[in-house]
Amino acid sequence: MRNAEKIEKKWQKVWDKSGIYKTKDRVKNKDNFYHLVMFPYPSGNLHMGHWYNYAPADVYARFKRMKGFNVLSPIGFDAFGLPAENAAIKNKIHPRDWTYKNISAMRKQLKSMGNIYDWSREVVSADPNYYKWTQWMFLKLYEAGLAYKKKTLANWCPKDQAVLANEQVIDGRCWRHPDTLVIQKEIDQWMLKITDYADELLADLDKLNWPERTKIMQKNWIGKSEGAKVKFLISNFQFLNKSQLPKSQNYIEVFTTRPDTLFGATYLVIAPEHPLVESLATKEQKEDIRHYVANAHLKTELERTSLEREKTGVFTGAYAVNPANEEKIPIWISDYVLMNYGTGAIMAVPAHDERDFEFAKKFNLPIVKVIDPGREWPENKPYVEGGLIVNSGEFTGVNSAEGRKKITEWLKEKNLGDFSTQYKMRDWIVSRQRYWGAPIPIVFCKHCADKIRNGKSNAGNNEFSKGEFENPGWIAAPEKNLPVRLPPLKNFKPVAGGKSPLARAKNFVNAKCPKCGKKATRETDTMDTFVDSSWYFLRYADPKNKKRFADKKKLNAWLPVNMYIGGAEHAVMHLLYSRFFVKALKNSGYLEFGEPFEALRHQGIILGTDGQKMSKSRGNIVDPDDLVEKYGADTARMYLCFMGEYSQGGPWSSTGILGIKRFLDRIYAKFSIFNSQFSNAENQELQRLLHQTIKKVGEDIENFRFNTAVSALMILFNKMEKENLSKEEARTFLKLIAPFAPHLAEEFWRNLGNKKSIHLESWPKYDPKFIKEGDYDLLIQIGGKLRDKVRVSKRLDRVEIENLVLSRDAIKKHIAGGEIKKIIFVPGRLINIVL
RNA sequence: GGACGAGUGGCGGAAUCGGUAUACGCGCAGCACUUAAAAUGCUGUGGAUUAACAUCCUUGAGGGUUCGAGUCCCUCCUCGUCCACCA
Repeated sequence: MRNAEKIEKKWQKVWDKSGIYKTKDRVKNKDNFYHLVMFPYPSGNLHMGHWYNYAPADVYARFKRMKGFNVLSPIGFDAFGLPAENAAIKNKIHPRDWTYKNISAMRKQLKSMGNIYDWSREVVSADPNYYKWTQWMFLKLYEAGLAYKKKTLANWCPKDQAVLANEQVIDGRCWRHPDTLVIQKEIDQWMLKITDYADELLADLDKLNWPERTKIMQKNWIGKSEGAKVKFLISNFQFLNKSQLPKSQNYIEVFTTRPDTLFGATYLVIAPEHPLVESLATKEQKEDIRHYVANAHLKTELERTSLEREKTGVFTGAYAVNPANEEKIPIWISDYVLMNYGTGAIMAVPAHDERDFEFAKKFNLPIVKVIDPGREWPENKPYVEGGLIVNSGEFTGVNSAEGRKKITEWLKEKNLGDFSTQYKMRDWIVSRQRYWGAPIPIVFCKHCADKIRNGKSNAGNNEFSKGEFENPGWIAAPEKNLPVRLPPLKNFKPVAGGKSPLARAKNFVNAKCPKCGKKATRETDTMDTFVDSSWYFLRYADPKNKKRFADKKKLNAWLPVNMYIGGAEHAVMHLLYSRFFVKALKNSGYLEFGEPFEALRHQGIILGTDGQKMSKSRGNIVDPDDLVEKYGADTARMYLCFMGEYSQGGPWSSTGILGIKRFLDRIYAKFSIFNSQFSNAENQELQRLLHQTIKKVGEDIENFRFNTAVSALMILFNKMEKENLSKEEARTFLKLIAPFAPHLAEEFWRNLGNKKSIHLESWPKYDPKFIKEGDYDLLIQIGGKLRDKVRVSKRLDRVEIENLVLSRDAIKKHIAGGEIKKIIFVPGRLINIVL
């Protein structure tokens, strides 16, 4: 079918011209359906993964449209990002030119798929009309006190003098300099307080129609732990360097999820970055500690988190008092305790925690058992589960769960502790020391900084926003100055000292403070591209709006997204950030809904024919452009649907796609000849199959079972092919196949004399009488084994069936000699005689 | 190490609430068409025993629940994905 391409081109042009896929904003229509696929990064080529995401998704969108919904199915480009900058450095082409060249190539490829996209709503995140609103969003978060600047540890390449993204760190080394170890360096970065929303992000997961796995991944990422904070008084306080201790800070606070094991805490451990490290060091230990802490900083991320690594640590010389039993216990420093979780300090209970156990063994620290497992103690291992509390004074005999509560309450009474909840999730670093991103629209003004620091402006007087007040000197650009445009630049290499290439643009950096008019310097960091993609789904509702990121009415008409389809690799970051954005914007009064994506589905991964991930080095890449040229888009679309479970993916088969090609060729052949020869007679058997298929295909698409939907269409056509069809039967079949093979369906639909597109038709309705009535094969089992079957009407009742079955010779033969104990009858399916 | 998911013909994969295991497609074999091949069409295609009718076996391994288990429960093996010193 070499003319598949011709037919496809022809109809794509007609659809484009007649604008049948332009979506009207029906502000009050309840039948609006917002169907969204994750917008692609314009890398230059549409690959199989894109097709697998977009083609079956389009089947779903087309189906929804035929079911009567006003479907919005937009597309755009996630156009900022590192690859453009790397291409710029390598090929001496401006990132903008590289990006837009790729976009126009990919737009063409996307159009060859024959999707339902409304191109008039296309959004490109690198466009100033778009990133103006990305900047605006950032400022709204800043205003609300959800953005702040803070020193954080980042991957640092000493050779490049530059910050590296996690994916640029390979085996603990810089990707450009494999001989250079990456270290952790403190860098001033803009952060978003996603942790403020931890509880809400966790709780609202229950409301979402998302894959369970994805919800679990988000849950684990948020990582809520309930436990207690406990204060341990420092015992040899008088010997320590008190001048460096904060006032009244004569204790170390730890977080534990196991307060029930408090009596078994035989030492404390603080992180090397803990603020009390200096103060706790006794004279004798000072040198060792300095050495250890310096070393910990030099360690690569890889080394510090490697599991195989033996525990290391150093004694501070200081002691603390276990509040439970007044025992004096040593305070240690070790990098197995993380500064950015909990309080940066732990109470170590080696008898009941694996890490503490390992540490205690290595440094010969005491191990005290306070939980009775109620069975044999594991050999040379800690016992980490719950049990009966022992050796614990008044709490002896209480079980773990109860003990946690009781001991915490007891601590609370003595003012030595309280219940506490901790999260693994950290705030989101959105600063990037890079060129090709949306500039962070903020300036630093020393004058304003002094004013705030000297208390000359108060929090309540409206002169400064909450964010500005909390980050003295960092003044937001006024809305009317947005977008803060990327300056033209020729050199895109990072600036030494870890600054963005933007620092080279003097005209850009030098600015006037919008508050006081004095000299100020502009922030040169750009935003993480995840910021761009955290709100793009809002823009599609009203992509050309100049006054607002989107009109309120239009937002309410379309959002939240009714069905979102894309890769599982975004299960945490993109999907979590988007949820955070929507919640924060809702809180500030800009949105009226609290979740961006009501329903979510993931496509699987298409592997090469060898079952391996497709990659250039393996040479197993299948190029969708070749498929379109060789077989046509309809065949490619349908094969992707047919391959297997949508969420599973699987290996590509170059012979498998031939099956679909043959199938479509047969349809082509059948429909090409019978224009003039319709049957008038109704074929009951065909009618029954046709109606069952309408039901089956509809339900399958609704449940993302595209593979079985295609199989049902094949079964139907295998029968139709041999029959003389009526015109109505032909029409119905074309409608059923229209979402899968939109071009082919359109071609023959018009050949049947229809003036309007098949894609404006509605999904056929099935007649329930064809489902309920008729005959079926009743299975006859004896003792659960299939022995016979008989074709019976669905109208027969149990007694009639039993009589019929028991009178059959084959059954009599099997029953002979036995006694019937029980007869199980499953209507519409089987009868089982138990002897 | 942890969390989650999956193991079904030669291959991709079907199988509703526990109710015909192997739908649909690929591949393979035979036949037809053809000088021939390709394409296309028709027929067959899990295994064992049998001339045949039939009978038995079979969903990673082993056990259990049930009239009946690919599906539910327990133990184990293998693979995949994500997370990873989070106290």
